[in-house]
Amino acid sequence: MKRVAKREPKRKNVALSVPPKSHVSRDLILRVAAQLFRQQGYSATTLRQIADKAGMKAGSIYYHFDSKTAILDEILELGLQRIFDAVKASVNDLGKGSHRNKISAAIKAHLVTLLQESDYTSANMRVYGQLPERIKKRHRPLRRAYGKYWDDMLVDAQRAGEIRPEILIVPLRRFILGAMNWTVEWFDARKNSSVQDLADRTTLLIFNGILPH
Amino acid sequence: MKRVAKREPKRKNVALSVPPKSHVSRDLILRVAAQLFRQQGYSATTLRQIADKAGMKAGSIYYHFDSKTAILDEILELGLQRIFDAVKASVNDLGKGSHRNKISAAIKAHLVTLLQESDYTSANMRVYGQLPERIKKRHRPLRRAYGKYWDDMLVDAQRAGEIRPEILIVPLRRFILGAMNWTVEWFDARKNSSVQDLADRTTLLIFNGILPH
Amino acid sequence: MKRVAKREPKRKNVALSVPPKSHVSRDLILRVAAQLFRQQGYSATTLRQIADKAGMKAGSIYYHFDSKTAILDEILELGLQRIFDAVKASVNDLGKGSHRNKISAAIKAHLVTLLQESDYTSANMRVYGQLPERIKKRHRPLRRAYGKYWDDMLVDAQRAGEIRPEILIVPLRRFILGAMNWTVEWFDARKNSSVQDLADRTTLLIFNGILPH
Amino acid sequence: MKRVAKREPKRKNVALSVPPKSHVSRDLILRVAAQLFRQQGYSATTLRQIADKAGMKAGSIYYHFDSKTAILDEILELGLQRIFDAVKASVNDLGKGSHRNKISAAIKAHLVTLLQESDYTSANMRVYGQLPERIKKRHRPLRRAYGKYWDDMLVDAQRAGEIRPEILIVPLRRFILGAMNWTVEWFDARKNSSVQDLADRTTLLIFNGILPH
DNA sequence: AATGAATGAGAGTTCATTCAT
DNA sequence: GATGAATGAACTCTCATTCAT
Repeated sequence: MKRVAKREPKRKNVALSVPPKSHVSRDLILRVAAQLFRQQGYSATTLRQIADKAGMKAGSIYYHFDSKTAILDEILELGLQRIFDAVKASVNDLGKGSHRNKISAAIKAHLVTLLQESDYTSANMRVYGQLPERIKKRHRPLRRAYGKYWDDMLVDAQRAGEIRPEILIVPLRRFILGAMNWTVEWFDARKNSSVQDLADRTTLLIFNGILPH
Repeated sequence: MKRVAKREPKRKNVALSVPPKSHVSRDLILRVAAQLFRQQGYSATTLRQIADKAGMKAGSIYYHFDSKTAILDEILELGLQRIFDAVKASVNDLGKGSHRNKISAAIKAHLVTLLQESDYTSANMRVYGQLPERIKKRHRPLRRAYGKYWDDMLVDAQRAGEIRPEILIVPLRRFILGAMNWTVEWFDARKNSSVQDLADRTTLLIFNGILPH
Repeated sequence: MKRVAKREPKRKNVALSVPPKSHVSRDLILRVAAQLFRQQGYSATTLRQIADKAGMKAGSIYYHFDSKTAILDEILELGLQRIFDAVKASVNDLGKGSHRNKISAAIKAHLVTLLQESDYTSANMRVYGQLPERIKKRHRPLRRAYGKYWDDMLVDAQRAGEIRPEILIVPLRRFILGAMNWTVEWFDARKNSSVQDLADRTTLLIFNGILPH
Repeated sequence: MKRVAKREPKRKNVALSVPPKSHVSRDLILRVAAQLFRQQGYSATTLRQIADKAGMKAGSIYYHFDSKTAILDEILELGLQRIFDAVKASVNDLGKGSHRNKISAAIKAHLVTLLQESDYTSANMRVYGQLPERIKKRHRPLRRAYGKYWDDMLVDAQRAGEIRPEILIVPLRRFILGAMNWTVEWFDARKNSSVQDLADRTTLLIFNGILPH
């Protein structure tokens, strides 16, 4: 409360660019917390579990964060920002691709980030829906923005005739994101085939459906 | 532990078929618990919240159930059984329909049960993945059976040429169920258009994808 | 509180002398409660355990007793009264025996009642010391009376020269009763040799000690 | 469960030998718990009572112990170990005494430790018999060892002709220990005369009995 | 930067007790 | 006489949080 978590501790070793110890611990806490949140949910995860995994004592966490919620907030933010950035980046990298290619790139970026890049992202997707309104509220703007990004992309594609005209955009976006996000429930990086492969199959299903033409 | 929850107490009022009081309370507890589990998750839900919603005191719940976990177990079982039954029933009702019609019926039954019929079902889908292994284990057989039911249906359709041959069945089943289950995250019966409408749109997307032919 | 436990329910079947049902249940409750109190102590024993053993439901006990404490009170009273009666009876039966014979008879009666006749008695001995003052108080008069009975008997014996004069009576009484009461801690009627045998050995030790003469 | 109670935390103040804070609290908890267990029994004693007496809150106890049972276990162990050590020590101190002197020393050490030295010991003696089998089991080996120690000592004395030959050792040991242990039920250090005095009288009774020679 | 020790609120659970039937 | 269903208080235990060191 009174103590403000320092995000930018005074650096001593600028020259050598050694990251300050505090920064390292902070990141570690976030990482293990994200992992636990994803596996067990937010409220089933205790600060002691987080501390254990991070090799410290529960009390020490409070040097880096003001509360359990503060950790959650940062994870939610980071997770969504990361997936958003990845999607935008991979779409932009295409340059002037077809709408179809853009959507395809977005799908792949979303899935890869979700399943392979970042526990933050998967924690976000899995935990968000069960959070109390109070917490959700803070993250809604970014969520909306991400939704809008997809909507815009899909609208453009539909206008260009690359999506059938009778399809409504918002339900479509929910369908696509839902099909992807649900993979968190079962995908296991150690057991399943590659994320790339999964992304390819998913893209195909979304584009062409299951029926033969 | 020792006390066995009685599901079929000796009825005195057979003629009038008045459900015994205990059965009513038991059902009420299950129903409100399912609702809360769905909204907040299992471990964020307290027995006192359940009791409040059911109009009784926390201790009274223990007359009907042995533990919080026992409530969860019954909800998980009921939820999956219900969706399974509904899907089977609506597929069987078709009689000798095309594979396409069967899949379509299954999708609708799954979605309707999930979103409209039963909190048990939506609680199940939403909560299951974050549960400790120990609890999951008990419900895995039924989950597997339900997956197999879909797989069989999809395999038959593919053999009959109604699903493109290059599509792998297991990932396909996960795609379909995932797209449906995720609706629990955002669908609000009060705000959104009808479940039927959602089911129709979903079926179309699964069958035909988004691309124009 | 308001309802008074009926100890003398209106008898319908005086002629046939069939004990009224209520009396039977009441006795049963007392008996199983005494057994449990002896084994586990008073506060570790629950009314549900008592009810289970008596083949009824916890609530039903309240038809016969006002509270758990009321059961305890009656057991304590019965237990001590029984041992007291038995001891007095067996001493009186001797008629004009020697002091030595009286003491010997008292020892045997105490031990036999304690270990073989009555769970009430053993429950009493085992439980009394750990009870709150409030409960103990009610039973102190009878306890004192029993103690005095022994003291009188021992004083008489000492006056008659059958107990060495340098021995103080009160510590002696405590020594004798303690040595006997402690047997409750280990004596198991199913495994050990007869109570009679134990009584004989105990008497010998008390009279002659361990040293050879 | 996972947390192991540290009995030997790294000391900083070796020189001054200031006991670490945690050790002090731990000991305090054990001490007041033993006192309460002895007075009221194990299951009538609540953690809040223990905490109150120790000047802390109930939850804080869990920093030092894993459960109420863990406290009990340690008390039982400590209590028996202490009496065992005291008896062995005082017998060994005699050097080459007569058997009679050894037994006399053992009796005194047992009684003094029981009534004057240690609440752990008296709690042990008073509480053990009413404990559930599960808990008793853990402490049976030490109990057996203590019993054997007495048996050996008594057998030696009998072989040397210092105990009458017709006396059976095991019942004798039970008689002696029982007569001593029962003192816990009534002895009050504030009201009664000295423990030493009690020990002397008890020894005399055990050795010579009550009859004049 | 981190820990040891504690706290207070609240968790799931138990239990003596009540009372309408 | 006995039960089914419930209550309220208290229980053991957990957990986010605090703070002196």
